[in-house]
Amino acid sequence: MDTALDRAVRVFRERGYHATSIGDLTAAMRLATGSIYKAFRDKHAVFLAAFERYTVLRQEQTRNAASRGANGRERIRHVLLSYVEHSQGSEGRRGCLVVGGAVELSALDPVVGARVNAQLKSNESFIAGLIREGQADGSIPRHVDADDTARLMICITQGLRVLGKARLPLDGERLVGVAMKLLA
Amino acid sequence: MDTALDRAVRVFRERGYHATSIGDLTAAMRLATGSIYKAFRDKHAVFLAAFERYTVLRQEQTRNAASRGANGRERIRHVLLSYVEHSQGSEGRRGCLVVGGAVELSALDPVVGARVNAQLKSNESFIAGLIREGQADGSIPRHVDADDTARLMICITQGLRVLGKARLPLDGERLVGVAMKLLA
DNA sequence: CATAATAGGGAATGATTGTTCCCGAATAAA
DNA sequence: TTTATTCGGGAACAATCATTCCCTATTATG
Repeated sequence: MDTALDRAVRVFRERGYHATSIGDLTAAMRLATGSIYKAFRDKHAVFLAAFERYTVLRQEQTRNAASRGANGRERIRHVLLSYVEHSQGSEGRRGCLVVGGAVELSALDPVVGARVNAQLKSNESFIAGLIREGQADGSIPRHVDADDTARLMICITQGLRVLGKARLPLDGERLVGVAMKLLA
Repeated sequence: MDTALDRAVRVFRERGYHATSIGDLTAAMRLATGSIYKAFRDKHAVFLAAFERYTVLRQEQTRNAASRGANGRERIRHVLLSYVEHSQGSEGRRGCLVVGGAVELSALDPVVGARVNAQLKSNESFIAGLIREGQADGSIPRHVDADDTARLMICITQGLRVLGKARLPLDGERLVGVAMKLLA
């Protein structure tokens, strides 16, 4: 089932919610129409499950990236680099369910809206935590406002996914190099 | 006709492309089905026209915002502030056709993809130009890389629109205050 | 004044959508 | 072995979609 859900994630990332038909889902998930409706109430429920699975996976990847840094500052650097990596090339063109959900559904779908909002806030507080860690270990100056800077960094990460979808080439080292000024 | 197109812009911004039916367009544009198809080849053409009108209008607003600054640095500050303003509240929830087009269509629709890409590049080079103006008038240090910084600022602006759609409250003064560090 | 041309409105159409229903095979229970 | 039960598959369904067609005013033309 998780493997079928992974395939659903892929289709929703590529095509978005509305452009993905049940036919697309049956083809991608290798399940017949009836089987999908036996496992999920409707298309919306499939998306919600795919969304949840996607965010779990992404959170794991982001935390892994953070763990590669020796101090708070370096952890943030690796998180940002990881975001650029995932926003680039074919992976980037595949898109992100969080920004997809935000842009396509958030306004008219309160359920998805709430999940998107929660996910963004979770990411934001994770970064704010890393900033505070950096201030504790001395790698980030005390005068940096953790909350405001974290929110701006979330802007950057979500913006990266938009640029990635639009096929703008992204140079990780250079972009992150500039972004790290926010921790000065 | 421009007034009808303005109304189409509004619907596409709120609902996105796929979730907007011809019925939605007839209601919003105050035109019957036949009249729409007499003015445009198909729904895709309506979107393209709305997209073009939207970008023209937005570019104007952005340039107006820039003109309120006395030097390069201040012009960028006003541009960013204007972006936060437009990404906030009900206007922000209405969304942006550029990020909408990028996220919903860019991958599978080469025509929209090209226009989105062009628009992003245009915005980017506008900001890069402002940075160079700032370096010429002394308000921005020479060591700032105009292209890399401009690209990161485009990330921020597009990210702001995503957060705005997701109803994250945005404090203009604080966010832009942090972002201005990129020009240090 | 009569007539051609145009523009807008809306019903009809065919394709596609999401969803339901029912069938057949495989497994578990008796 | 026979009988329930579960599970996946796909045809059938109603609704909705984008699009076309035709009709009716209104304006321009002769």
